[in-house]
Amino acid sequence: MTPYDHSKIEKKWQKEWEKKKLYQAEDNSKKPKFYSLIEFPFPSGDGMHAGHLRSNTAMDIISRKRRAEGFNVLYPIGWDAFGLPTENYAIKTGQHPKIVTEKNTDNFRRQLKSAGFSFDWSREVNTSDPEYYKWTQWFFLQFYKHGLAYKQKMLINWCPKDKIGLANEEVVDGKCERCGTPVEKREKEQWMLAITKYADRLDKDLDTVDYLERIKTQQRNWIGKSEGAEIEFVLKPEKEPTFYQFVEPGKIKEDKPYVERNAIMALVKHWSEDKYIGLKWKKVDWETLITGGIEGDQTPEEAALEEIRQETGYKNIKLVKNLGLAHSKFFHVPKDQNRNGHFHMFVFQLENDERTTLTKEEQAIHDIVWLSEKDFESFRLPSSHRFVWELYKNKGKPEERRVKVFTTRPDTIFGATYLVLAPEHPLVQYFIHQASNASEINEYIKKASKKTDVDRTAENKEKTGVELKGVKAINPATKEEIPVFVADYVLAQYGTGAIMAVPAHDERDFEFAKKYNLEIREVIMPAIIDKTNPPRDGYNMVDRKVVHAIVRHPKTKKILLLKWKKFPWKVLIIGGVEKEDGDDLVGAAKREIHEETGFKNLKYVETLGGVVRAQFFAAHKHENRTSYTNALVFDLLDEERDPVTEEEAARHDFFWGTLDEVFPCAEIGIWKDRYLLRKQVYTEEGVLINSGPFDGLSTEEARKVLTEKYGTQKITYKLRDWIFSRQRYWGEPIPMIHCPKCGWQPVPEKDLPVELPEVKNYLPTDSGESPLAAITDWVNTTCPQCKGPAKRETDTMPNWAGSSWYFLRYADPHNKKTFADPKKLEYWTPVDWYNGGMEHTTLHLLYSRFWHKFLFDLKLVPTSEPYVKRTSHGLILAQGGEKMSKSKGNVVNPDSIVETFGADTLRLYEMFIGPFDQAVSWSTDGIVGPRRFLERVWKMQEKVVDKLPFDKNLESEINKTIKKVSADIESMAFNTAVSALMILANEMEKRQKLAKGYYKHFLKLLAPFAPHITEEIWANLGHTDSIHLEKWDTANEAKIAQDEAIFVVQVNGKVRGEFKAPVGFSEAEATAKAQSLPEIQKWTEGREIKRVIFVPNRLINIVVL
RNA sequence: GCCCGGAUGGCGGAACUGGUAUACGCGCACGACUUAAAAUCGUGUCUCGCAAGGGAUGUGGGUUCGAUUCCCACUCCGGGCACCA
Repeated sequence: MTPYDHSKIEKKWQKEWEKKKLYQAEDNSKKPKFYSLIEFPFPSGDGMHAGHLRSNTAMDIISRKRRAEGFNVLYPIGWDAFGLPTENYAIKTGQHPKIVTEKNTDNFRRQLKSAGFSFDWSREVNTSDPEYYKWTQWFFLQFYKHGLAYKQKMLINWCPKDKIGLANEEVVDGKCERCGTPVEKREKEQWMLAITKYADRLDKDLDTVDYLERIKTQQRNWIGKSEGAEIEFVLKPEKEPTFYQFVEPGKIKEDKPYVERNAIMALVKHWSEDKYIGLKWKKVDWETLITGGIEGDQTPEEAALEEIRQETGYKNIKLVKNLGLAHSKFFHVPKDQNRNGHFHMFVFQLENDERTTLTKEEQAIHDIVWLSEKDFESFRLPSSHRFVWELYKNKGKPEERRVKVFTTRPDTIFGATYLVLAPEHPLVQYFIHQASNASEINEYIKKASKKTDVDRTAENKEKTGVELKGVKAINPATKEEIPVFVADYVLAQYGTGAIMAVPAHDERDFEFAKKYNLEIREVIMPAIIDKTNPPRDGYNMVDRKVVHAIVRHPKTKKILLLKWKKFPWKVLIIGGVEKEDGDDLVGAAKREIHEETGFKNLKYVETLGGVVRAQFFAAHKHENRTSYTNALVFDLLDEERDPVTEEEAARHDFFWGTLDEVFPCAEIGIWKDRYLLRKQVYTEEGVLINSGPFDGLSTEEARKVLTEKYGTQKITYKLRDWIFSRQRYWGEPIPMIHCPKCGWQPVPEKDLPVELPEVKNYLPTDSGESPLAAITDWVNTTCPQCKGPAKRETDTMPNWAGSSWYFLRYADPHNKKTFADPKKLEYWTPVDWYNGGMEHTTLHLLYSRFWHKFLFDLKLVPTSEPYVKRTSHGLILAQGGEKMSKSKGNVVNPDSIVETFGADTLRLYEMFIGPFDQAVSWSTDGIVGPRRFLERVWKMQEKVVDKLPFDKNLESEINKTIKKVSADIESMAFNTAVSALMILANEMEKRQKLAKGYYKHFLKLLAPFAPHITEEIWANLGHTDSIHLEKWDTANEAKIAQDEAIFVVQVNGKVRGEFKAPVGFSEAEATAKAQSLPEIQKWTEGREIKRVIFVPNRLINIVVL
């Protein structure tokens, strides 16, 4: 027998398989297909480490099993080759990222091949290949054409030291990943993809896919769906506003002041977006724009159009509405003209974005303000000067504004005691001019906008804000006027950017209210969980006949709530009632508690909220108390307690809770004939109180009722649109062209791909632009629309772009006409099983699902979900339990393992090391186990003989193992599958000789885990075909069945003996047998048998008295 | 703070649906082979106890004939999110 030479065997078979194209997927096959996928690697310069192979090995085993089961398997591989590490390396070394990538992929490919994975290498893809990213760009154009890609001003992360924009991934704890400098925010225009439009479907469709539950929860959390209501609040200035208005002639009040004319506004509706541009001219006399039909023989409309064209550079302007006449007396009129009549106000629409270039000079004097149409109905424009002017048609009162708030708790509306606007909320700008503390507010807004992420966390989240003095909001439920605050704990991006604050039932509002001394009004009353009485009428109410005493435990500091059933309240909720002469209140209470509970050492601790109104309680008949009653807390000095009789125990009940749980603010809330203890901030469900006609409703009902009454149902999501721009070189160029006349134009599809040009320097520029911006040859191009000079977009796409659809390309990787042949997509997609790291469960998975749904909507892919099943593997950590990283020098290089132990051992060990879904630490010592196992498997060849007599036990073991290994692979319990194989091997080793047939079964089971050694032995056994083409065995249940079983005998639940008996032994037989055993008799002798519990073929438990 | 997951020998871990806790592997100890060592093979290996027995699955309770498994409370560790109304 030759020794097991893994190197020789593995190299030999890898070559052989490649030659025979053993693992190539067939496009035209009658077999059922199986598409198994792993996340394609990013080819880093460090090569792979052992952790990377876990997922690959697992899916390789599954793929091999599926092939054996008769599936046409697609198990592809490729490279997620764009990305920062490569670019950073290029910056450092000056090498072209393409060269670096090539080198790295070669290395990765070699490593993957040496591990013997059954990838179909003919379908390799590379995201940085123009043939590939042509289609990534093409997809982007589809997003753009369907209105899902747009450009927006965004705050981006900016490292002031490196002077570069940072991607979110590069910001760690608010600091630049490379230099540790705190990151600042900078405003920049970024391409966005409107993933939020798919939020609902991304959430809902999770129900239709087979993902691990925790993956689904993570996705759901990220999407952050919350159902609630939008409620309108009226905002009302306290004083008459001091701003100015355009009004219809004849309706002007003479006492209104004049508008200063040095800020003048034209309103132009944007051609594609539902917005108006207000074009503001500084230092230009009003009459150039707010035009009357004055200048010549043109109509007022024509004159206005002409002037706007001249002043703005916009050419295609269409008049939309005539806003009627504005009375001229509100304006200063230039001296040389004496216009005292009326002036027309117009709204114009831009027909398209065509616009002549503005000179720098022009830009300096112009200012552009965007407003939405809804603002326009009755609207004001912010102004850098201290005045505002307003347009409105002919109705609506200028002093009333409405603000929508979003809340998930409309049931608490009666407790809304103030309103908060985010600093960026448009209405803040609107009201700031009327606020008496305008400068304070301005300062606050400025400060809030400068806050970096570090500041926000460093400030320990202490809430800050300023009141909008001079403005009140009206709570639609209570009709009360409540104060309005501007505070940055309200986020502009979420909901409506405004909230109704209910401090009694929201932690954040509570904190804020405490700080600024605002009213805290309780409107929800919790119900004590009453375990003995199940909730009645839908509420967990406390019956007033049940009385509680509150005692604090000396050690645990828990509050013991002692509940007396069938006792009138006065026994415990103490007023100074049952006083004997000379007793004080506390003394009386102590005595009563002692009597009732048996606790002797009671110390009075505190009064709970002073007084409790007695009239809420049924008074003892002979007394007529309508006054106040004290509630008291007592401390136990120690646990000394009189013994409790059974009778006492029966009528007493204990409720444990921590101080915080039960009454941190030491108050007892009472409502109607019920009472309870309440938390300081009670955020849970309960019953409405202080809510007028809605008192007594459960929170759940109230949400429905109050939403209907005061608002509308609304669903919001935490998910934000996908920032799609990166100011980097090594990514797919965004295929857009900006023309000064025509605006943003997509690159025509026939011009794709927009290839990355050669650059000298990969460093991002000082201005935060991508290095591409410096390549003028490339940047300057012609407008696809007007053929005039135009510039290319220099931003590139994020890494997530190419990886959002790579699995589609695998179906047809060499197609030049389209991203993949629809027929092939129809056959191969969706992916049947996708395994990857937990770190990708939010972004990558969500992005690719979104991308796929969009393609589905365009009928480009056959299904709306890309992956049928998604699982995740746990990380492999370094020896000490730390993450493997180059800097720590603890990386396990698979190359050296393959060299010394072999790929088969490595694969086996990766699977055996621990539960697949959990993080495990690598152990260099442990790897010898699988290696020894393989050596024993190898040596078994020596004892193989063609025929042996039937070995019933071994056949049973084999079939058991087939069953176990098959099931374990499906549930990814690879560690126990390997263990089962070891157990079988141990069993086979016990035999002097081994029948070839049995050995073959074993080898076939082992083959997916250790493909090389099994193939070699298979050949040694005389086979000319590959073991990997063999059919997967199925277990023969009949052969697993044993005729004898071991019965465990317990006495009172303790194991006292066992016996062997035929399968199917009856309960009576087993009882008799058990009782005949001396070791059992020892325990049962002289005792009455109360009961016998019998589990067939397993266990018999004799319960004796 | 919130959400998810976890905790079992010296170590990695196993245990179906509540039914003999510690499978499998590592390590360790002893033995065989060897002049010797390595390798290999064999035996043993939770703990207290001479034994009969008892005690152990992070901690404290509960349900049950019986709990690693179910329920309640807590501690620690890992991951995700983080002012999301």
